[in-house]
Amino acid sequence: MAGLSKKRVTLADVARLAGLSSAAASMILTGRPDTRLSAEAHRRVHEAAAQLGYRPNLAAQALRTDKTRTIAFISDYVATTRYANGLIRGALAAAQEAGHVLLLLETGGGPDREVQAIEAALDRQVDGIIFAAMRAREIFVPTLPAATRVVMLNGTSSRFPLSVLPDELTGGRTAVELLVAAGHRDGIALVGHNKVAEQGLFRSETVARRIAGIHAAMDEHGLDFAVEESCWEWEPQHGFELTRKILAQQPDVTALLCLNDRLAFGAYQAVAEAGRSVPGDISIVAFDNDEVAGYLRPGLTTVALPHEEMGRASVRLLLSPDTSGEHLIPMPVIVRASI
Amino acid sequence: MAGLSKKRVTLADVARLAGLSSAAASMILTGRPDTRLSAEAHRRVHEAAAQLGYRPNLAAQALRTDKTRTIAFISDYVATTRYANGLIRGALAAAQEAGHVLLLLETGGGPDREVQAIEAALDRQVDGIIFAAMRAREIFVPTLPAATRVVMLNGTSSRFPLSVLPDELTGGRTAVELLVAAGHRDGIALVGHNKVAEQGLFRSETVARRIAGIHAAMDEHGLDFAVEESCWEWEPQHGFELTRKILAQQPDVTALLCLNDRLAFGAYQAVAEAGRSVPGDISIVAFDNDEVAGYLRPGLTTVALPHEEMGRASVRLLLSPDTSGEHLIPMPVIVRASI
DNA sequence: ACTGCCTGCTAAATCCATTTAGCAAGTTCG
DNA sequence: CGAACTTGCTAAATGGATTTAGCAGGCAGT
Repeated sequence: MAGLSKKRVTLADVARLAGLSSAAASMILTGRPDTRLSAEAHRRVHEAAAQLGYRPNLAAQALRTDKTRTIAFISDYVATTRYANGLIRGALAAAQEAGHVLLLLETGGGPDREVQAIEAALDRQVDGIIFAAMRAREIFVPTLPAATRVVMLNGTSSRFPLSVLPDELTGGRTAVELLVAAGHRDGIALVGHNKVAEQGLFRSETVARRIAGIHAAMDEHGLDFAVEESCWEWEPQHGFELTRKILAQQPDVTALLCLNDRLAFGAYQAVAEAGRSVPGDISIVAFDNDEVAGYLRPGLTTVALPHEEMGRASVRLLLSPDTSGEHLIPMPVIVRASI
Repeated sequence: MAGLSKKRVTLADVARLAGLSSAAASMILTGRPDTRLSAEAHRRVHEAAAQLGYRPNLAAQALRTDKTRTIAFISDYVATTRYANGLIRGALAAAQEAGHVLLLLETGGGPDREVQAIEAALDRQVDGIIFAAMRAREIFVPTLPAATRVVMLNGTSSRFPLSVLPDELTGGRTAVELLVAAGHRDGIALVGHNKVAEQGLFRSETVARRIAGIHAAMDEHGLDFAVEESCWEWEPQHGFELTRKILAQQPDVTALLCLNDRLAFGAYQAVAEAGRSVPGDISIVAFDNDEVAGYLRPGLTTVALPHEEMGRASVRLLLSPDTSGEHLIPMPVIVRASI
């Protein structure tokens, strides 16, 4: 319709059509407040821009202003953990709402690739960087321009005080409360962690808080676990083995508190194998709200990791003026049928 | 160590330190072939660049050359389907290998957001666009600059002949071959699709091919399904119901060919409920290699969707000089223990 | 009539890398 | 010796938007 020529429409074109200088056009289109340009000029420029379908050249804009409306999302693993998924989706949605865009980078956890990713991001003059850690740890960051905004997502860093984390402490409590509310008191087994075996040894900051929350709630109710079984990996297979052992050795166990859904998945299999039923004989609660949690029969009641909310929060935080603070996102309970 | 000043190092700085013009520095650093600059000049420029830690300003570069080493990955849904995960990971890896970076955009399937996403990508002068469709369909694309490279990932479009798809036809065959090789002939049930009920109605191009492959292989062996049960959604719950029905009505069924892993997941539960065992009484094969496939006991043998490979291929294709063609990625068999 | 102050706008500098046109010195050839 | 190249390099234009400095005209005040 409008400009049939193949060339890009530039600000100069708009200005020409409006009969003004490009300086005027720029000021008007960027909506500067203190300008002294006439209402008539505003009208003409906007009209010309619309007519030509003008879209500013972001490269030129970035060159001049150092702003790109682009946020780098640097994670150590994307698909390895299903966790990243929700984080990304939330971040994507929030970015879109704010008229920004997400540059996705993956480091695989290696410090060299971390440096590469950061440099790639900085080269593109991103407005900020979100570091999404699948396991909380210190990340090595080469000297960043002091102005670069950084948010730690699902992890913390002494260098960057702005972070978004799940509220695991409360989440841990919640799981216990669920069981207690259902009448469980002495027959609760903890699957995945053992206070003694793992003393002082935490796989990650967030899991540490989850466990702390669990113990705090147990203490408050004056309860102790009937058993605590630990393992290093939290996959279905381990949940299966641990639960089999628990059921064999402690026949009076009536509830399993599994530290994640995949352990619970294995637990279901072991409970079925032992000829017992969920939740008739054994109640199960877990954490994360993994995809599998909904597939199990009966559905697994679980304390969810609010990935999507966390992703959203990280972008919003990045774009906010805040400069420090640990933002805890509540972990919602997904009630199904396993208690 | 080097430049302690807070300002960015520019090409001019490098040139100055090397005692040459920035034109010379540019030619040398971009590795132009036909230049007549001396070996000594090359040495000095490289040395200066290294010493200052020079990194070209990509915004300036983009402005001049219209290349950003950035690829837009536009998908309709990211996290809704677990499929996107592998696609993204593969694309990310391939992009990284090629020194490119991925701009992630999501449209949620709406044409308006599709336009928005494309414009956001074009504004950033991406070198190309990958459209990842979770279900194959025509996408609406506003006029793109003719030069923009586009690859369709997991979908096709009449407008863009360059596409990457799983080789579902062969994949479908493979699943049948697996069962036949294990001695199954007459007791095979197809779970998820019914030739008659869904005649001409295909949920997506790729699934259509999967089914075509299955029927082709059955025909070749002169076999027919004992039953075909269909349903519109392929979730565990449906697999459970369909399988329960099949086992009740056709006691001589010895093998289930499930159109995806989640159906198979439900099938396992129904088989267990019926007091039969996998693979002792019933063999099961499925498709996709979903995460759950490995969690099941016994492990589910499945014909995998090569998501990661597809993601890689899409980026490589985008950066290749090819201009058209449907690239089929083989679907590998993941042999576990369900046959 | 002259200084001073708005008002409404523009020229030109700037951000930084790339690329074209072309200069100066040296070499080759007739 | 002069014309014709070659070699090794540089000045300046370019891409497109933003921003600073400042111009011209109108008006008020004295």
